[in-house]
Amino acid sequence: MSEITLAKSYSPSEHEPSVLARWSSANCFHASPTDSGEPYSIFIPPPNVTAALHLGHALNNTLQDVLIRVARMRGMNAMWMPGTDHAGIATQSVVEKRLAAQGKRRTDFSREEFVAKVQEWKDEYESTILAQLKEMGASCDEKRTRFTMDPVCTAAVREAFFLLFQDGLIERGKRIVNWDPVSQTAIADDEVEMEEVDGFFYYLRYPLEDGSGHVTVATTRPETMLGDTAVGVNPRDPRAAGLRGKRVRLPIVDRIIPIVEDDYVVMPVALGGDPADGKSLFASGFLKVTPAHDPNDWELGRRHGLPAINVMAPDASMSDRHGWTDVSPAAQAFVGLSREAARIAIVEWFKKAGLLESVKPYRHSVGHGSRSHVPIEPYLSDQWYVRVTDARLSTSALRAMDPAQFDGSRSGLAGEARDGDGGLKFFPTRYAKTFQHWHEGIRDWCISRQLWWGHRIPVWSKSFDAATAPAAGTWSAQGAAEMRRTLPDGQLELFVCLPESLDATLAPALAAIGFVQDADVLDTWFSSALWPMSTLGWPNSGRFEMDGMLDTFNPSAVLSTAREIITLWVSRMVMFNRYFLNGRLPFRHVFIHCIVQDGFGQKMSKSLANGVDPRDIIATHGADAMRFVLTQMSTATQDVRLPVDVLCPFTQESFAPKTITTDVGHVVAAPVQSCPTDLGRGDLGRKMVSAYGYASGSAVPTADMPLARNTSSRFDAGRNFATKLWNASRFALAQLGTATPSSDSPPAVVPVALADRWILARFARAVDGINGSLAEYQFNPVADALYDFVWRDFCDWYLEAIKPTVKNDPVQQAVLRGVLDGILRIMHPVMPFVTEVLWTPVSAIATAPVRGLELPTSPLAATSRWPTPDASLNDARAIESFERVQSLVIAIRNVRGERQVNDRRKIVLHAPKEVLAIVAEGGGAVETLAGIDRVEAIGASPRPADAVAFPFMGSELCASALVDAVDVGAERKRLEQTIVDRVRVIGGFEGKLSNAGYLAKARPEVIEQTRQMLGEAQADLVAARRALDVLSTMV
RNA sequence: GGGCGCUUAGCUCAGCUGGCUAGAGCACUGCCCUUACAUGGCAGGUGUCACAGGUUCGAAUCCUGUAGCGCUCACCA
Repeated sequence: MSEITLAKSYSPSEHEPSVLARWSSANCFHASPTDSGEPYSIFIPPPNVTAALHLGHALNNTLQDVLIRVARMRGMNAMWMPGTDHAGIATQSVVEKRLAAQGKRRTDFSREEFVAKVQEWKDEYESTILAQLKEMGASCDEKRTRFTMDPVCTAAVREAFFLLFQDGLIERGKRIVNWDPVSQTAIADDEVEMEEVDGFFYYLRYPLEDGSGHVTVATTRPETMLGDTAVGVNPRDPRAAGLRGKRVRLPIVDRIIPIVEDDYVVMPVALGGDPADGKSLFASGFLKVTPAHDPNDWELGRRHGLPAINVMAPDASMSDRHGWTDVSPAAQAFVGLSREAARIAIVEWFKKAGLLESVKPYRHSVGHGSRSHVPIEPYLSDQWYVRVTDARLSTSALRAMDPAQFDGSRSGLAGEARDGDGGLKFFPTRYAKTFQHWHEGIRDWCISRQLWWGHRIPVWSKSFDAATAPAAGTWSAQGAAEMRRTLPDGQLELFVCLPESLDATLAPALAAIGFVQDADVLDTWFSSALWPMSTLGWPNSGRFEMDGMLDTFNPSAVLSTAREIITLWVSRMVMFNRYFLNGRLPFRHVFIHCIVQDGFGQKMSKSLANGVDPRDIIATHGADAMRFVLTQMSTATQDVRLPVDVLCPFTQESFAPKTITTDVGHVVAAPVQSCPTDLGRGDLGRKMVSAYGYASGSAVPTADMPLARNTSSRFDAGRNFATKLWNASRFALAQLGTATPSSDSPPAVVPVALADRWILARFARAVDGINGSLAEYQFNPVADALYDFVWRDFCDWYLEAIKPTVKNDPVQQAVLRGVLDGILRIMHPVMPFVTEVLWTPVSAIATAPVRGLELPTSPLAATSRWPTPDASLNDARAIESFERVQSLVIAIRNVRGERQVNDRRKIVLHAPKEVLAIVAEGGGAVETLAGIDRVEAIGASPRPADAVAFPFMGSELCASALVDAVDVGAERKRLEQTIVDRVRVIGGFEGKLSNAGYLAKARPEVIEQTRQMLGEAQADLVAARRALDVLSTMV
């Protein structure tokens, strides 16, 4: 056996690229339907191509990688599908922002030109993202990488849309949508974020037509009054009767509008309104009704047959070109104003006209675009909807839920029992509720987006005079799907939806007779919802050479994602997968991971520049360190705070930055930081620009004042752990360098030494624990179990204990080799790089196998088998015995530590019979670990004058030869402290045991344990008191 | 306003179905550069488990309430 030498410490950057190259050339992450093993698949939540991956992605992908690597090692046919999402609005808006910086707009280009520009952005970030995934060690099936606008995904989108259209689950409707005036598109409910803003309630007087007075309406949005078509009053309002039949002359516009009675209108408290309803405190009892600019007014308008007058353009400026025809000369002055300017101008007008009754400040939440961050305009427009309220979709999603996680009874849910019912489980379970409640209150899903970047809606339309319209079925007979509706002007509007296969033939034919394809694209989530199907070739796997993929890898094992995705994505995948695949689930488990926040509990965001770039952590700490710490941070109940440090560009030291509070109350790094470290090179006090300073533009980096990157010292623990494993392996390899097996296939050894039996038992328990935690998606205990076993058990105890013996003990060498091999395997999913590097030298060592520890060889750690230690290795007696050894060692070290005995000094232990038995049981471990030269039976020889007594498990022990002279005073103090402590503890135990209720009701073994502990504590007390007496005689 | 969480050591967090003297990492103190590792070793101090009630022989753990924080859904009269 040749000597194996490793560098003194592990250098991630030196090894990571070659490890990646080895995995890549072994092609070991590629899975195919014909591979052996039970299928186990995970679909990556495709990251948006808007930006590089952040720490949240790193967390989610690390956890997925842990799962997929373990599955692969268990011999399953493991497939992790990677890819990216085109993220319609988000990507289009970042590109538009970039153009705006050059003074250009989207409309300066043709649709094709603009899409090409977005495509460039996409290409850049897609490759960045895929490279990042690779760098962090994600074992994705790289060859299957998808993008949501790939032809294979597009084919699925086309098919899904066509089928839903054909089945009547897609409809066209004029409704109030959430309109984003910046991106000028409709967005879905869940793309709207509520933000608290300080606004005002304006009380406006509307004169009655007959001149008999006025009514006062209350509004927060006076600018919409131009579109009012009624005033509402509650029929129970005492004033209602007197106003019945009267009409109002709308100021400015001079429109005559009716007063309608509707229960929806909230009455003021003074007139009997419910004070619990916040609105009643501000209500005047009269509601201005603006059907085109308020969803509730729209509904009210429908109930009363009111017209809807849209007074705004798509950019939310006041406009007479989108449905407003009765523009009075007075109103003309407001046309063209922005909604903000119009609000001011209209209030001013009312004031001048004496019609402004009052203004009250009012704090309320207003919907803002999640991308644009401007207030959403409720806007009347024609959009495409998926009728997710249909039982075939929403109820199907509810039926998918595990009955045990369902809140209430599932029995009332419509539909016949189907494959997949009840098969969907959430981890942690409480998130099932989010899923359930979302579907119980679900609303139709607006899927059209007025964007250029995305899947174009495959519908062609044209209006006809009812008399000349083509007969129904004209196009469905040719394989298309059609729909028609009558417009208010009596015209008939025909919609023809084409499957992809008819694009070449029917599309030109439709165009030839004046049909036009819908200009809009689909909501991004429409294609995301199909991700677990589209990436596997649905609906036509043969076309993309993916035979067998869909049936092998769908359903996937688990979807790992963040909370807010439950409604945005999980729901839609469940509904679509079940709808198109006859009830089949897209995944069996949904795992919701925690959110990484900064040290002040704030979300990490670009604007606060409080994020940490995974690439920076990989560069400074290594991918393994990042992965380990992220795994350790993944707790089930709490989001986790990651204090963000600044990496000083001068010293490369990290430090906690000085912070400031922004005017909206965010805590951020001060724009300019100064170097706090003095390395004697004059760096102390040198200035640098923080990430926040750069992002906010409040400080500009220069050569003298460079940009400092964010980092976090939390990742140090991972780096240290990798180094520890590296050095432990290095040591073990040195011990095993001389190992020579007795034959080519030596018989399995059965260890007898306590330390060996103990470490094997601990290993078996560690593996059990890890298996159990993984099954529940509890990652923090996995990391802790690894850390405890490797660092505490293996390094601190086992390696130290076997140092004197291992070189000459082939059985012990076999154990050491076996456990180290096992460690590399169980560590591999979390720390794949360092384990892969160590795998080569460790697997080159030949020793006999250990009975019960089967570890089949493998060229790579990545393809090795997950250990399945035999139950016989879990030796409870070995663990008990070794724990006694540990207690004894700790007691002796404690004495040494207090006296500051040099580690190299060997001492003499004087102990009674029971303790001598423990020492003997340890087989030398006590002597090695506690630095003992000689053990003597207490009383066998006269007690040495320098002996120091200390209690241990009810016995009195002595240590001698500790120091050259005893400090009696210090000794007395120590013993007195021990006595005080023991008395306190004894009091606690006696209290319990003198409690009749405790004796009567507590479990017998608990009582017995208490008695035992009391006995030991009492004996310790006696021993300490006796030692104190002995000490007194010495003075 | 509805729902879901959280509050344990200076910091970041574990503590499952109530029962060892409440733990880990970091930070801190002392000693040690002992031939795997100073990105290290040994030892050590540190907590009215947010607060108030209740259930129980026994509560960090279960129940109720209060306060603070976070997320989420709804609400833009």
